[in-house]
Amino acid sequence: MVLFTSTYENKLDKKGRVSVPARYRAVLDAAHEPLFITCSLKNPCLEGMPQSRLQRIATTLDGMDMMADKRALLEFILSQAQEMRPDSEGRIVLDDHFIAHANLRDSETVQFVGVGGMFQIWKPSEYQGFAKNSHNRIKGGELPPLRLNGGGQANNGGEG
Amino acid sequence: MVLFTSTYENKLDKKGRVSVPARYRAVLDAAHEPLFITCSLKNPCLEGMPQSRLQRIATTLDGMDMMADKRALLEFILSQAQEMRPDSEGRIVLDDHFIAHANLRDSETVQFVGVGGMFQIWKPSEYQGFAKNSHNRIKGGELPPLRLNGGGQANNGGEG
DNA sequence: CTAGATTCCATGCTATCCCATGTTATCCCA
DNA sequence: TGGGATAACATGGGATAGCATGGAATCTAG
Repeated sequence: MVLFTSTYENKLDKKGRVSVPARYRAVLDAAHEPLFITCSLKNPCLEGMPQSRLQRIATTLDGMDMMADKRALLEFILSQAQEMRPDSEGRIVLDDHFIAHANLRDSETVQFVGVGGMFQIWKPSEYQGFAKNSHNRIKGGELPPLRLNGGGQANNGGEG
Repeated sequence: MVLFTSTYENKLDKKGRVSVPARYRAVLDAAHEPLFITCSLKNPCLEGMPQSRLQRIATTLDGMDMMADKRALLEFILSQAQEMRPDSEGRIVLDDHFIAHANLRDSETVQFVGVGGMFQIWKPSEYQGFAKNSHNRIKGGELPPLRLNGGGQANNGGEG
């Protein structure tokens, strides 16, 4: 199972190259999973994920009604994804489309953020604002109900 | 398993030749799958897919009621399909029929769009509008429920 | 013999690979 | 526990091979 955590800030050179954090590469290697990058649908950032995650979208698409209008939406997601094969130094190249989506045009560095099954790539300054906002909402008690899936053992009956 | 992603815009020369993106060829080669092109039922574009996908359509057809109206749709797909054998440079030739279906008559380039189990071939200007529409619908919250909980990994076995 | 189609060859561009280097984190031993 | 040795990582730049493309040569059909 794939699990990305922690954050890393790496340089983006003028060729559009950036080193994928070694930990993330190790996670993918251990799972024998190729890396794909896509544009986030929610935020001005990119998302890195193992192939199996995209494969699942493709499988969903495969099972849908061939005439369904919603097919186009899933197809759009897949069309934005690119397989990234890190070079021998562990770097990937972000093309103009990705650079534009994450506002990385004139950013010296990029912020990697591990969020479990995938990781995000942000413009550092924008991520700071995003993270601060999230933190404030948590402190403000603005919490929706949260429940974890699976697992199922050792649970302290806790609060609701 | 076959997974086409990303987009590529390649030139269409006056002989009707166009380079199939190297990545797409690599995907097909890895799966030892011949490439077929057919007309899309839903959109003014072409669809490229591995032979096995057409085989599935044929099998589905075999399992359908002989009198079902839907048969005509699948039969159309099969009747329009042509096996494409890229030349030594990786190019295929689109005949007049395909050119007409995708409105590529006086288009300098064609747009390849990977959508999972197959890829599409569009007139670039038309695809831009189509993609923009999909993007807007997604931003409007029209995404089908995409829950990635479920099963284990969809890993492709090794190869020989 | 001619027209169309297919195969083959040549070329510029660009993405990829490879080597070099500074820096940081890790390990080992005192 | 601290400091130095060592390996891992991130980064920069130059070399190279792959890719997309254009055009010529060869083949086939009528």
